Amino acid sequence: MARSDHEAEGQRDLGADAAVVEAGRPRRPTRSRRKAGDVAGADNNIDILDCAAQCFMEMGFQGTSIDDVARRLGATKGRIYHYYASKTDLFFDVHREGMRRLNEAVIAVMGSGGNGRETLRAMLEAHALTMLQNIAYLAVVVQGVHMHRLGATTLAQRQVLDEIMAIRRDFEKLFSDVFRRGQADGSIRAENASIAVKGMLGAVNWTAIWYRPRANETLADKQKIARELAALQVGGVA
Amino acid sequence: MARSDHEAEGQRDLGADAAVVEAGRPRRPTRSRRKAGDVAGADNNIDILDCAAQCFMEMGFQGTSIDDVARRLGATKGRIYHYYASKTDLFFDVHREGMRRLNEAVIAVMGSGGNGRETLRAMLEAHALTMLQNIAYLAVVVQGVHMHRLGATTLAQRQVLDEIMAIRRDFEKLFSDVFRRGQADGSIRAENASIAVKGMLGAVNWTAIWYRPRANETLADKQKIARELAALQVGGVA
DNA sequence: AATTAAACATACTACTGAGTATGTTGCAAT
DNA sequence: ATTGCAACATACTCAGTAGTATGTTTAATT
Repeated sequence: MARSDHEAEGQRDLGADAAVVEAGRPRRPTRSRRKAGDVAGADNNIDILDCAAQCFMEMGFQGTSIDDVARRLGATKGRIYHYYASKTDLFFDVHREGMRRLNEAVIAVMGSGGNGRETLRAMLEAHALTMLQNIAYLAVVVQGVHMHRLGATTLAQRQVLDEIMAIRRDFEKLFSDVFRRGQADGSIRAENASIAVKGMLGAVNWTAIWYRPRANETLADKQKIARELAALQVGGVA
Repeated sequence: MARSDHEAEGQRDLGADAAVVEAGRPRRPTRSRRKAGDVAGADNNIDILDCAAQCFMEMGFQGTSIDDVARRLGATKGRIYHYYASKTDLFFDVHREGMRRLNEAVIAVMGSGGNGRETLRAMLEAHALTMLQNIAYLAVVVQGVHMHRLGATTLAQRQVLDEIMAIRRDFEKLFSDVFRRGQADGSIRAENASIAVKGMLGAVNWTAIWYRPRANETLADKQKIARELAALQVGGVA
């Protein structure tokens, strides 16, 4: 799937996702052209995604017009519709990119040993930190969760939607699996895994609502918030 | 504005699917005509609020058209615009009603004695239960939180928005005050009250995203979920 | 040097949806 | 019995917006 540009010098994303439905992709996946002064490796699409994420976060899906995104880009509709077949496809791609970053961050800390409880804590911390560092993308993800209907009229869009929901289910399963591992090794006493996981993820996801980066906020500040949130969810307040 | 706030009794239905639709011809329901001596503004248009809440929950603010709400009502725009000056005002009133029910439920359990931690737990449980019982209204509240811009163009709308945000601030303060009381009486060890409260409220508020009442769900079922959520937020999983 | 296609911009269409203007009906007080 | 008005319904306007059709520029290829 994805923008099949093969020129991904950028260490970022691309291609990693399972190839699924093709919806609203660039028509001809040849190499992107660069103007004379362009910095090599810059993915043009990431600019569109960034601006779209920002707009969607601030004004919601329906509240954002393609012209809004284009204005923020310093461009016009033509540019956006050159890469995305529809507004819905653009939204989906932001959502998918957000989920990709979340998955990446959480999976990265899952193999660090430790019992179920400690692994769960590390996963929550990674989740939280990723939220704080990608607040626009993840705010879009949060929005999209209960927008299962949006305007998914076409078949292709519905397939993309199914794909996204599957990713979300798998993501939640990462946590509930580790939770049960903690129950098995005795490090977790709580019983109802489903409710507990939904609660913990809610506490972390809620940062999409209240958190806005302050000026001069350092990485250490974000890490502190993430660590506290994760610790409280595992250990409680008492 | 031009709205009064005392719509009396709180225990309406639980946001279950509005069976108001009743496909038929322009029906003439019991037209409650105002009798002499009635206070102007004591409107019983709770049906409008219910349908609006349901629509806003399912399709979002921008995604919901006034005609959508009217259709669900089994009426036309005329009826809605007879009571509300604009779509934004309607949204605000749903939001305000949701916050009113939340406040009522939480304050009701605050005087039951007990140390800070136990009071906090009871407040969280009451909060959660109210969410589950009024999921449509509270889903709108959750939506509205980060929609500070919406389309608040008029001065009156901005004032209502300020009022709502003040209510939200006061609501959060209820929790952080009790949290600090718990720190003082030794029943709460966690340090950062701000982060902790935001996390706990997030866990509870997140029910607006995932929770949808199943068929035949009893009050006891909801109470069980609420109790578990509250207990986990206070005591953790370990 | 000419050709080609990607990467946009510009100009337009068609439609949706918020809000309004105006009609209609029934109850209640006169 | 007539009148006044609340409580709607009906029929419009018009601004905003998703999507399209087409023009323009630039860089790589031949």
